[in-house]
Amino acid sequence: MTSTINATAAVSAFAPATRGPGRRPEIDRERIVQAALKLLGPDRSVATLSLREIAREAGIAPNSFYRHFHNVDALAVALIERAGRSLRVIIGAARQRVGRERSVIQSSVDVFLEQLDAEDKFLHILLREGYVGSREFRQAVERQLCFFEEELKTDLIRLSAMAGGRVMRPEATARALTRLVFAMGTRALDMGPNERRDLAEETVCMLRMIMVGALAETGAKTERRQ
Amino acid sequence: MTSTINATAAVSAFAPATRGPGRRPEIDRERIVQAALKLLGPDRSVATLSLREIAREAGIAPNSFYRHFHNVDALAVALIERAGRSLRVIIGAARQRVGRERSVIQSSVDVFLEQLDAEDKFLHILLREGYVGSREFRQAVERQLCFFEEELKTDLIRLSAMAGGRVMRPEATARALTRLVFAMGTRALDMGPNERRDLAEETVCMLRMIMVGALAETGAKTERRQ
DNA sequence: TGCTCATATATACAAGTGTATAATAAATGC
DNA sequence: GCATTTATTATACACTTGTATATATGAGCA
Repeated sequence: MTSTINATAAVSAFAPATRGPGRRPEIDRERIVQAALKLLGPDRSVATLSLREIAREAGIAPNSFYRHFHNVDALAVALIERAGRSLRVIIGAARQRVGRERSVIQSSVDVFLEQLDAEDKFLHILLREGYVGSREFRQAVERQLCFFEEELKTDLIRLSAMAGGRVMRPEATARALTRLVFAMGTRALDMGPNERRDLAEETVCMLRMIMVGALAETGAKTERRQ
Repeated sequence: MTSTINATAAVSAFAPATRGPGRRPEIDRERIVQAALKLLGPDRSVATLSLREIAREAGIAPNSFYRHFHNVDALAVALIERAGRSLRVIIGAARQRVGRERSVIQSSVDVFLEQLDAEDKFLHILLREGYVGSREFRQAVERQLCFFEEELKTDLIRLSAMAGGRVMRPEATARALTRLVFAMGTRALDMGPNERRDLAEETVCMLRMIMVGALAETGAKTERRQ
């Protein structure tokens, strides 16, 4: 069980280089990514996928995998980043369609829950894979969530200013909102439509609590570090 | 790869029965549980443990495992339940030592973070294994979190009544507090002491926001809370 | 035509897995 | 003593895994 890999292959794999001599690639990352996505399901997390299994699904030889990813973890990170990116696009679009703060909460939660049933399993990846696998793996998910928080933070500041209020601790508020939605979304994965409706309502209620707390003036005491 | 198992073995395994004839057991579930716990770590989740690996660590023959658990998933569920139980005891004890609502939040978070470094890895199990593995597996974790929420709910009602206030939606509030603490605790696993301190402060801030929101009469204005 | 690349596959191997089957070990009751 | 019953181990099998090594394929260029 050596852990090193054929050096020449690894090097050439990720520098697409200018089209010089040599056989033209017939396999691209996309093909492998799609195969991996196809294998994911309610009971299969990225961390449980094996290289051979992915290669089989992609219809390529096991070793061909190495020419496109260093290992399965690298593929997982790519999946996570891709999932985060496309999800931010979706949520961002939803946020732009509304103007007032309350609707933002409601519609964001709606969009989020819609994505649970989308045939691309991007949201599943961020939710379920959350905190297993290698350190690198987990940090990739964390990074994506931080992106969400960052965008939400600026939105919070902008919206509350428009409403004449002021969010006490924008980054903490954004984080609370984000983490709670993800936590509740993860629960929703195992639920039927009816339960999900209740969960959505409850989630909106939770988020409103946070917003009320964040906008409250009485935070003077809690604002201070101790 | 057959999935059935020697019937006689499986049956006799979980009916301790009255002491009749036959060799006396030298292996007990505890030994296996301990072995599994020893194998867990920041990069090893219960779901990644193999039967043989656990047996090796426990110093027993692979097949002996079957006499005590149907499979690794069953062991995982046992671990989860045990983790939840002992954690509830710890948190419950911490809650009883304090009287007023503010301190409850602070001290609960403190106890929680303390447990991150405890040598028994019970909290790790509930945090990291959260939502991977089989359905049965996930439901076991969910069940434990619900226990937490239930206990917290009654505490919330009692405490807010004592303070003359009233929690708007106790179960949603309890759930928001619980899930947020678990989400933040999961992040803490990958952090050093300094970062954890900041995270603890931020978490307390978040929880206070929720409490303020939960105690507010309407969604609009806030009620003073000490 | 060959040479030299980049790319993809074939083959092979050591290691690990779950578990069926059979054997061994220790206790009981006769 | 012996048969019976339970607990544990030993052996074996078919299968999967990651990956090292070697080979084949196809493109550009001399």
